[in-house]
Order: sequence, then structure tokens, then C-alpha cells
Amino acid sequence: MTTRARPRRKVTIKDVAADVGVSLQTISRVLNKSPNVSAKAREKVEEAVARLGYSPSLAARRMGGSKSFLLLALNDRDRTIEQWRAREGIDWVDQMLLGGITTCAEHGYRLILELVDTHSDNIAGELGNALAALRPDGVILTPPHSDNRKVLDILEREGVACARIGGFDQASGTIIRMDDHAAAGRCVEHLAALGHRRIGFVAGDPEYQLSTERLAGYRDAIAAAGLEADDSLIAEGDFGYASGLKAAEVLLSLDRPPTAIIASSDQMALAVMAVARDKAIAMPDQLSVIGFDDTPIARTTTPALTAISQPVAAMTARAAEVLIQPDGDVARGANGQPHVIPFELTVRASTGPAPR
Amino acid sequence: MTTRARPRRKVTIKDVAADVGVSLQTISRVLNKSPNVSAKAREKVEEAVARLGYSPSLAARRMGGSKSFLLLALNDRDRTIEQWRAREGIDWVDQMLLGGITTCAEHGYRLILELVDTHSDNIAGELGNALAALRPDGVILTPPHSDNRKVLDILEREGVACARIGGFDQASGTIIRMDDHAAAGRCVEHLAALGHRRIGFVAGDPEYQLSTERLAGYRDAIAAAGLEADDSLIAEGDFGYASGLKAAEVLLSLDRPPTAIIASSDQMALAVMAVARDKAIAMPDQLSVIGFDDTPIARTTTPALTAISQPVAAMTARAAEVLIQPDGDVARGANGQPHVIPFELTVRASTGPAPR
DNA sequence: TTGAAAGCGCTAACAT
DNA sequence: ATGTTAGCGCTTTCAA
Repeated sequence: MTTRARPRRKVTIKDVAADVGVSLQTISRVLNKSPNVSAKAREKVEEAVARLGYSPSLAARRMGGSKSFLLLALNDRDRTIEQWRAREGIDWVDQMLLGGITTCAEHGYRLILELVDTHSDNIAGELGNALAALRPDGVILTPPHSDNRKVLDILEREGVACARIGGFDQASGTIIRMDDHAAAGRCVEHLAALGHRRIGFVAGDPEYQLSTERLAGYRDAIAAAGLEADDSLIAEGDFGYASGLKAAEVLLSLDRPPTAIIASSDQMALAVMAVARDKAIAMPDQLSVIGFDDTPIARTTTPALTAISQPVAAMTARAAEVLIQPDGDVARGANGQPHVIPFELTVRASTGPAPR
Repeated sequence: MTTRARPRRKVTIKDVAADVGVSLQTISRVLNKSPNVSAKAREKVEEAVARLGYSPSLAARRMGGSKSFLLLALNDRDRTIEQWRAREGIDWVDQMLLGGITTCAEHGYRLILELVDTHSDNIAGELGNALAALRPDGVILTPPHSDNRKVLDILEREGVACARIGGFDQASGTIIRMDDHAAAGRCVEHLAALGHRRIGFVAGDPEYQLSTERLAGYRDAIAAAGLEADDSLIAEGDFGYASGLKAAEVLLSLDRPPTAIIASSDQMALAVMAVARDKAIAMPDQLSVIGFDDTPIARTTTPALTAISQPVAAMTARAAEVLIQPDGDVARGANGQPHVIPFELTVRASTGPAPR
């Protein structure tokens, strides 16, 4: 059982007002950094606030008609829970929280992680409920919600601002993403520089537009580098390990197999490595492998995986900034254009010179 | 820029009342499952609620004096952010969210992850601010907060119920933990059954009481199994990789080194393996290694790591249940006693028969 | 079983 | 520059 002492009554704005000897409004003004408060009054109020340990109630603030100081991060329920359960070290959500929570905290905001079912017919109900219950000042959309028409429509209808991480479609809200097209291209360039001519590609779940984007980036870079453009070098996966196994089987069983493979996720890269090991194909001597995401596992594979790092924390931090200060420099900087956050290619031991 | 249509006015309890033709009270009663509502009225109200897509505002509910439907998960700021930044795959927070968010969702609650600085003198300020701003119905404490006197005092003074994951000290709040003492013992038994007689132990950060607990479990099991009790087989770490390196150096440089080492964290077990590899000590043939936590990395080490799985998701789920239904069966079940959630020893390739 | 009234803590709009 | 008023949407009294 929980032991409880008689709870001390909460200190409210009234207590502060009484203490300082001014009206509630003056306190409120100081709290909200409104103009029209004398320096002297402001000082006295701030002193009293600190001394009494007063913090305004979010609920009351909302009721009074101001901001809610809440941001909602919308993630796909099934995928998120599945990843948590699988314990494969995918830390997308962690990176999101890292960028989101720290940025929110700097502005007195809280981030609430909300899991909603993308495919459910009831997405309107789930989302509507969350919006009605919490009345957040903004919503951060993550893939695959970022391009979900239903979600965007609801948010627009409810008048809730949104930032769309990894979004593509021209629509409402602010888009924040990395350049997936260029990232795939960078992979090709890295491999081309190492002398590879036949480069395989394992695409991701086509439900995610970034899959398409990466594939296009691969194709364009292959063409630009004058390498062999051969559709049999392209296999489709769904980001998961199992799909990577299948794709690798196909690619590595070709008459003229690729000397390098770019996988659209670390998990699929891992699968490629497993199949290669199975076939006694040495890495990186006979086969170079590149992954996407740079999850923790990339560091512990043998050989360690060369991978594209998605700037998830930075994207989420940007998203929070845009929502918290819609008129701030950061938000205005993009002026309707997508915010493109730089990615990185971390070169490790899984890529090397082409054989022969 | 965010495009916004004219936001539709929120549907409130008034709208529902007007629609059904009853008073606000009746709606409120139905929503809160209070008695004294005729079946017919209840039915009509529920229909209207569904049809209008009404969800009560949390803020307004709080203001009205009811529960806030918010639970706060208090984590150590520095350690959490450090782990997120390091990207080593430690998924403690993820497992906590898995158990916490899903359980909260089942009851219409939300979980807010709040990072506070344990060592800061200002912990009272930070925590007080969060409590005042959010007025949560309960707080979930995670190590090392779970035994923090200051934190417990503040919560008690504010009359906020708390569940203490991994807590030990007799104090306020409900304790939910695994049996660390028994877990360390189980490791020893597993190794003893494999014929090991000299078993080393790398302790964790002494700031965490569970470190002490595991060490004691190790000692007791060594004695119970009649194995060599030798304090030089015990090294102190702090859960981190670097400290594991140091500890392993010491243990593996002994005149008579252990044939098996139990590390109080996976990271330290990883370090032990690195040092062993450095010294060309074969695993598991010449050295068996066991870790604690069973983080994702345990699966990808070579050899794969035998480890104790902390039931973090289950503990957090239990914590949420206890706080949400303080008078429910689950909470009453423990009746003031700690809730002890079962752990598991997952045997992988890093443990084998003792040499010779 | 139902309804009416009061108030939670705050802010926006309007005085002064 | 400051104070006053009204009201946000709900729940808890209390009365019928």
C-alpha cells in the first residue's frame, strides 16, 4: 500500500499574487513574458515564484485558453511494439525521444509518445480521441504516418499544426527529412570509388515513400557513374531481416552476382551478410555491404557495417522547434520548403575494394 | 508554413448533453461509470458520444477535480541521454515504454517520460515543477531514483502515489522488482553445474542497490555450492564498458584466473570478452561469460552471450497497473510487500563446461 | 435516478 | 502599467 501524508495544498497563482500584493494578471504576464510589466514588478514576482516554488498548472493554462505546452509524437503502433518486443536494437524511437524530449524541455514543453494504428479504419477515432483529450499544440508525424492523407486531413480539420518527419507528398504541415535520394547516391559513389561495377540494391517496404526515393537515388547514381544498370540487381524487401534473406539469396545466386550490395535497412544488410557467410563469400574481399540507419547493431557485426546514419534526433529536434515556435527563425528559414537535415555515411569494415 | 483550415469547434460535454436532451451530469456519470444512471439513459448517451466523436478534455477533467489520467515515468537525465547518444543498443527505456504505454493505453491513461537530474541539488525544483505542471495520478520511479530519499519525500509530501521499479529500501510507495539476489545465484548455479569452481564477478555501480544485491547473491550461491570463495575474484565496475575492461584485466591477470566470469551488465560482459580475446583466451572453452540485462547486443556477440533478462516491460506494466488501480486485485495482491517479477536466464554460447 | 450550482487555476479581453 | 471580469470544460457537492 502507498503511504500518504496529508498533501500540502498546491500553491497557485493566487498565492503568488497575494504574496506580492498584485493582481493575478500581473503574475500571469510575468509568467508568459508579456510586455507591459514594470521591471520592478517583474522582479518581485519572479522572486516570489521562486521562493514559493510555484509552477503553473498545465491543465489550468489550457483551460484559460492558452497553449497546452504538449507535443504529440505519432508512431505506428504495430511496428513500434513489434520492434520493442523483438529487441533487435533498432533505436529509432530512442533517437526520436532524444531529439524531441530535450528540445521540448528547453521550452517548457512535454512530448507525449502516442501509438496509433496506421491501417485501422478507426484511425480517425484514435487520433481524434488523442487530439480531443490532450489538445496538443502540435503533432510530430513519423513514417509511415508522415504521408498519410487521413491523418493529415484530420489534423488540418482540427487546426493542429504538424511536422512530418520523412514526409514527401506536397500537403499540409512542415516536412522535415533527410535526402534519401542523395544518401543512396552517396553509397553508390563510395562503392564506385572502390572500383565496384556491379552493385546490387535491396529496396525497402514500398509503403514508405523513402524506399522509392532511395531506389531512385541508386538508379540515378548508377547511371551518373556509368555503371552497369541491370534490374536483376534490384530486389525488393520490407526492411525486415527475413525479407533481406530472400533478397540476398536472389542477388547472390545470379550468374554474375554483384560485388557490392546496398541494403535499405541495417536489418536487411545483416541478412545479406548472413547469406554471404553461408555461401562462403568473404566480406569485404568478395562482397561489400552497406546498410541504412546505422543502428547499434552496425557496430557489432563482423565485419562492422558501413551504413548511412539517419539524423533522427536532429530531425525530431527540428520538428519540435518548428511546432513550438512557428514564427521563429528556424521555422521561417524553410519558408514552406522541406527542412533537409544532413545524413552521414559511416564507413566501416564491410566495404572494401572490388575483387580482382 | 502550416496551412490551416478554419478549425471545427471542439465537441464538448454540452453538445452531447444537448443532443441527448439530458443534463451535463448524466453525461459525466456515464463517462465515469458512476452508478445511478438508468440503463436507457446510459445507452442513449453512449450512442451520442460515439456518433459525435466526443472525447473529454483531460485538462478540463483535471480542473474539475478528478484524476489527470497521466502517469509520470521518472528517469535519470544524464544516464538516459548518454545511453541514447552512445547508441549501444541498451533498450531499457524502450522496454519501459513497452510495458508502460501499452498498460496505460488500456486504461485511457498516458505515460509521460520525464528526465530529471538525480544529482542536482535542484531535484526538488525539477520534480516539483513536473508535479505541479502535470499533476500526475502517479509516478513510476526507475533506478537510481527508486531509492532516492529526496524524491520519495517530495512525492509523499505532495501526496502523489509512486511505484518504485528496482527499489529496495523500506519506504513509501510500492516496490516492484526482480530478485537480483536470486538472479546472481542462478548464474553461479548454472556455472557450477558446468563444472566451474573458480567463478569471477564484476560488480556494478555501487550507487545502485541492485549491485549490492547481485554481489550478495553471488557470494551466497558460491558458499552454498561449496565453491572457492576468494575476494580477489570480485572486481568493481560501474555497468559501463570501460569499467568492464579494467575489471577483466585484473581478473584475467590473476595467478589463478577464474574459468568463468559473471558481469553485472551486458556492457561489462562485452568488455570481459574483448579482454579475453585480446589474451587469446577461447570462449567458452577456456572462459565462460554471463551478462546481466540481455540487451540486444547479447544476441550479436561472438559467442552469443548467456545473460539474465530483466523483466523491465513486465515490471513497468505492473507499476502502471498498481498506480492506475490502487485498489485493484493486482495492487492488493502484494499488500505492502514488494512485487517480485520473474527473471530469466537465457543460455547462449558464451557459457560451457569448465576447462580440463 | 436526475438536475442545478459552484468552483477548479488560469488567461484573454476589456477596463482603468 | 495594472486591475477586473468572464469563461474555458469538466466534476464535485448538494438539492430534487
